[in-house]
Amino acid sequence: MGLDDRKLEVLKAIVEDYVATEEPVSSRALVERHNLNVSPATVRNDMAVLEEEGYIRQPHTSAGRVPTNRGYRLFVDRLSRIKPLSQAERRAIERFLGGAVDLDDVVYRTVRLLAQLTRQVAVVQYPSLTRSSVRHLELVPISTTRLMLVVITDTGRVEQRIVELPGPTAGDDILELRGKVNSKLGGKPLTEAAGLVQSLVDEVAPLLRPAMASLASVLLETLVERRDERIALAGTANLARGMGDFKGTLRGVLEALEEQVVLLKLIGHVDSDDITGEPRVRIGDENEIADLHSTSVVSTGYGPGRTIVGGLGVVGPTRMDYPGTIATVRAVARYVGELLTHN
Amino acid sequence: MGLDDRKLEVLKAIVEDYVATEEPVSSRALVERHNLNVSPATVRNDMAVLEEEGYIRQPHTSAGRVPTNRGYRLFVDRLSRIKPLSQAERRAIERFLGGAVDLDDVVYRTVRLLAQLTRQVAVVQYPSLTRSSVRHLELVPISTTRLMLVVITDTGRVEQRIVELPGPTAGDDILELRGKVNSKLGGKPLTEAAGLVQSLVDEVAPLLRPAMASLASVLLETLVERRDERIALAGTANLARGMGDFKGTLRGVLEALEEQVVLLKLIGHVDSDDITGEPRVRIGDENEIADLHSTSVVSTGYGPGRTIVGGLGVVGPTRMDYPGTIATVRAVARYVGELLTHN
DNA sequence: GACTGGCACTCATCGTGGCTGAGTGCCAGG
DNA sequence: CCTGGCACTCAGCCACGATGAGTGCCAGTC
Repeated sequence: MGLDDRKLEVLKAIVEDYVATEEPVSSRALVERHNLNVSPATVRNDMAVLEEEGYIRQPHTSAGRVPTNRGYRLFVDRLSRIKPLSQAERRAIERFLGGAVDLDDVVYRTVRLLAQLTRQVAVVQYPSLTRSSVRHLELVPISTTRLMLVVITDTGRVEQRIVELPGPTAGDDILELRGKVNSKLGGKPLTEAAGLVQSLVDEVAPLLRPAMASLASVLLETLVERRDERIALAGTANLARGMGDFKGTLRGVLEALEEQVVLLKLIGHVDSDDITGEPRVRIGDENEIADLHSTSVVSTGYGPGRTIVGGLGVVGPTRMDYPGTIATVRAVARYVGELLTHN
Repeated sequence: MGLDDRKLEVLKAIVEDYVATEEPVSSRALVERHNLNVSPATVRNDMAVLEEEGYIRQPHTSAGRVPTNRGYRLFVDRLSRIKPLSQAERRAIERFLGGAVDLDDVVYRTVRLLAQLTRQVAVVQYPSLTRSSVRHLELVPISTTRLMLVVITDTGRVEQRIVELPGPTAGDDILELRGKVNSKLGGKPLTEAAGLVQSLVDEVAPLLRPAMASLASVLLETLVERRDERIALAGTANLARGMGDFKGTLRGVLEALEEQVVLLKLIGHVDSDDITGEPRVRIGDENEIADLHSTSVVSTGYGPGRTIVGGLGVVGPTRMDYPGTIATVRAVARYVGELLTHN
């Protein structure tokens, strides 16, 4: 039960070595690479205790030790410090993300960058509509009975929908509708705006009500619908590298990563329990998705200022460089947040 | 040299059986499954000739035969007919794609559908900006010195950019700019519109020229830039299934599939040599991308009417069901084209 | 009491050798 | 030109033993 300092030191060394070499680590290798100032035999005794407590295990007799999920957990919680990125790395992030021209580009660059820096699979959720507010609504006539509704949010996101009008409607009338919806909904958070849509119909001239009703129903759908919570993915090629061991699992992991819903559950930061602002780490089966039980997930929320409009993170083998990955995820999320603020 | 009918028949049978069983096919298995009315020995003689000509090969002595790329090529060109989809399949396509609410959704659904129907990796290029024309331009003030430019094309695509104005500009002036650009560029193909941007500056009141100049430069960039040729991908999990043989290659294939540029080269239908309207099939190393030499690509262009605004297709092992895949790709492309026409 | 050297033990890995069966190539005969 | 028969090749499988990495335990030392 009592894990003295040296035993913790041993666990830490095991995790670090295993992550680096991808091979079970032996007592001798440990004392050689880390200066523990004790003999292999002593380390073996410590290992026996650690194994008893469930922090490490042997793949088979006469093999070295490998950390268990529980071991990684202890390592992440108490044995490692997040190592801040070097100045050079920070600059690289800024340079790469700074060149983005629009929101899609920001997301695309972010996900590529994350995948490259962590050498794992990166996942980025597009800024959620529901967290942001309406900047502007635009109505574009397509024909006399159809128009295109464009919703622009303050995170720079744009949604468009076709509206079928009940009858021919003049340009002036459309201008009137346009003014009305903008004055009523402009600047409002989407959730609030959705509530106001209902009242729009009663506030226009009777003749315009049928048209406004059609518009309102499409508008409501656009504001409320969560389907548009899109996800960007990159770095799946890294799976083929890292997961050399569980060949069988690869298929399942790829499948899980293709399901938007699954990914949203994974990195969509809807939770309020991460008030710390630090990335959240889920190791192996701490994760809810069965297909990803052989992986770990490091994720965090991002957004302008203190608000959170989306999530991002990486998925990799449980055997990953946690301190490095956490640092990278955190840094990237912060920088994306800044980008969204200034835009 | 002379490949009589039966030899072709044998090749056809070999391809079909190999695709179905994923195992080298033997002379005996052939005569059992197809009623060739000859003995295995005869088939063996034919096989020897086919091998000499390079259409099939033996993985090793005392194994059955496997088609070579050249064999697949002959099969695709002369031995197979594209089998039309069943009515039920057609309806399934319509039902699934018909539910799309906007352009992003069309692309997303298409790529998922293709992956599912062919059980391979599906690739869909977003409708290219450069092939379509301007439906409407919208200017949305953000502050007195910034506005958001929104370009809406007739394929339903929307691009937005931030424009920094040289100085504070009144709302009326912005309306004027808006009217000007729309009357000048509305309805024009993007390529043509780009040419007209230059002249815009001279056609507004002198006071507005600096503002129009800023707007024009961003507009030009938006119209010309090809960066926005985006790609959607789905079904990578199918790779893990199909490529059981070349485990090593998987990594490379995944990497290639992550490079937008590579994918564009692959399925971007800029070529004019496919006037036939039929899907194009590239088998193994007929393909330019080295990482994909162990795969085949079936691709085609799509668009409203006869015009082509993008490409779509699938990537799979050379050992694939060509007739079925070609039929599916063709049918999906046609239906997407129809969707774009009516929208 | 904590650490260490030594030793016996376990077991994955690797190479060898023999066996089996699938599938072919070839030849002689119809 | 086709067919039955036969010899030949070779991947796949299994059993076997040798090797060596790594451990667990114990008796001895500081």
